[in-house]
Amino acid sequence: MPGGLGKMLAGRESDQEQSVVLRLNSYRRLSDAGVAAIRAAARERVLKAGAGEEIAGEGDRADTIRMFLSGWACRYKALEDGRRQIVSLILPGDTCDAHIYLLSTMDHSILTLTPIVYSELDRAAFERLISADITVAEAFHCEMLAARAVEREWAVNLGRRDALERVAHIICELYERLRVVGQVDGSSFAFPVTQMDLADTTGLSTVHLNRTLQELRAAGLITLRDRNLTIHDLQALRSAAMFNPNYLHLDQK
Amino acid sequence: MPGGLGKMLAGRESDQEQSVVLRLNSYRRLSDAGVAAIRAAARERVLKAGAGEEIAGEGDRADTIRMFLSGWACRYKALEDGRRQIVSLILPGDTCDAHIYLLSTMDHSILTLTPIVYSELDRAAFERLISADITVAEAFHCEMLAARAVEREWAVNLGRRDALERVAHIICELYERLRVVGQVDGSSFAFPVTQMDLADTTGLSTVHLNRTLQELRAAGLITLRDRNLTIHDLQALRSAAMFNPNYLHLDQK
DNA sequence: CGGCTGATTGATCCCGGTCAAATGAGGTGG
DNA sequence: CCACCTCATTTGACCGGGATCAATCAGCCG
Repeated sequence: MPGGLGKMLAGRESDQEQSVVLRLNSYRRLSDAGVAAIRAAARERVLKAGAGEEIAGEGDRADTIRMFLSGWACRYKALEDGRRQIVSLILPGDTCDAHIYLLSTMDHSILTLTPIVYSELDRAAFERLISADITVAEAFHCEMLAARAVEREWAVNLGRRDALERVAHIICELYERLRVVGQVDGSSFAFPVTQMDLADTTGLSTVHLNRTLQELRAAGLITLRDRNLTIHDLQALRSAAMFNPNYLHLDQK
Repeated sequence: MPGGLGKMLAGRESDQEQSVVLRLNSYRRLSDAGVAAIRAAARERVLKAGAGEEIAGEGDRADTIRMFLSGWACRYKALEDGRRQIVSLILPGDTCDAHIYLLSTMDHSILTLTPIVYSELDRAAFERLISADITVAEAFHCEMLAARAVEREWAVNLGRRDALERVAHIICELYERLRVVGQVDGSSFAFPVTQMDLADTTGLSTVHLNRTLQELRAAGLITLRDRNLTIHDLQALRSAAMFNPNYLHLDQK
């Protein structure tokens, strides 16, 4: 952590911007000025949304950058006949679509999975933010590269892993990503997605997803109850998934 | 095209940098100075590689930006047990991994599928290039955003489309992407990938991929012979794939 | 209490994987 | 020019993971 980060966090436990700072700082050691700039930018235009709200739709004009402060969301694409694929999960601290204003329209939709708090930046605000401090600009670039790497890993998941591996792999990934932003308590974390959502991220039917979860439970690897997930044997879960965390590019520094 | 682009292309038919300029210019109208800067940068360090060469491996230091001038390559990830997923196809004119030097290591490998010519830029050269001209910087950003969108579409392909749709979809995509860089002749284009490669991009077995291709041939949609693919009925192929080209973000301007 | 959403279970089916072999097309050395 | 090898494509037979269809169950809320 940069010299001032600890101090800036002290006494601000409920501080909404914290996850964004933690996340970006995990990619690039942020300067004190950079941290302050991010905090200031994140406080400009804070919005809330309930669960199940589509905050951006395929075809919409793409001109808004969003920093997600709390809650979960996802990107998905729907086919005409109702099939749906979730192509990424958006967690607290994630920033969506830096530089997106260079494209004309959204090619997918963003849907909240829980009630969320996020802050919106328009092009001018975002460009001001990244031009103020080089560590901030680099951190946003890193985040974009890492997000892309995650989406590629999902392609591997969907194309070449069987149901058990897919589900185990996603769980390992979420564990790591949530840990960075302080959302993991021991080996448990809030897991607020429905089985239908999880089926659409793993490319499975809800029925088979349910059976796969039961398999993981029966093997003693996880407990999932009341929207809370506990990993009982991380090593075993990782090896069941053939999980290698390199692609997350955490703790670059 | 910008005022000078036509002129600059004139009389340089065999010009290797042309595809890169065409590609970037399709995202962002490049200034004459920008075109010149790209051409100059692309001539600095030109390399060749044969078919089937791994020009970058998972775990390697990530510090080189590559502009692909001719030939096809792919990114892939291999699992320990030999399963392999191709996560993107790299076509002439594509630039790989702008800003990649911000990450420490490659999380996947790059493999040539045909003999290729490409040019390498180190961090300094790339930063010089994008800081010289705003249209160039924006074009590279656009390309990165579009490449990411393509990777997301592949996740949809792998997760929610059946074999016939997957193969038809990839073919539609390649047709559009190659058209932009002038590699399509009528409704035919060079298609230099083996069925094994195509199986690894569509998440199918070679056997089933072969049968799927035959199905497309039997339906009169395509001919694939001698590494050359012809689309006989683009409308029908598109509707079989439920193909919507929006995600390619071509011709933004 | 009724209605709704999400989780679970059971039975059946089929798409696509696997295994194995045959066919074809270069390429190369004798 | 032919024998032989390798790599890619094709075909056939069989099998199984996961989809589909259909109920049932469990919270939760008004």
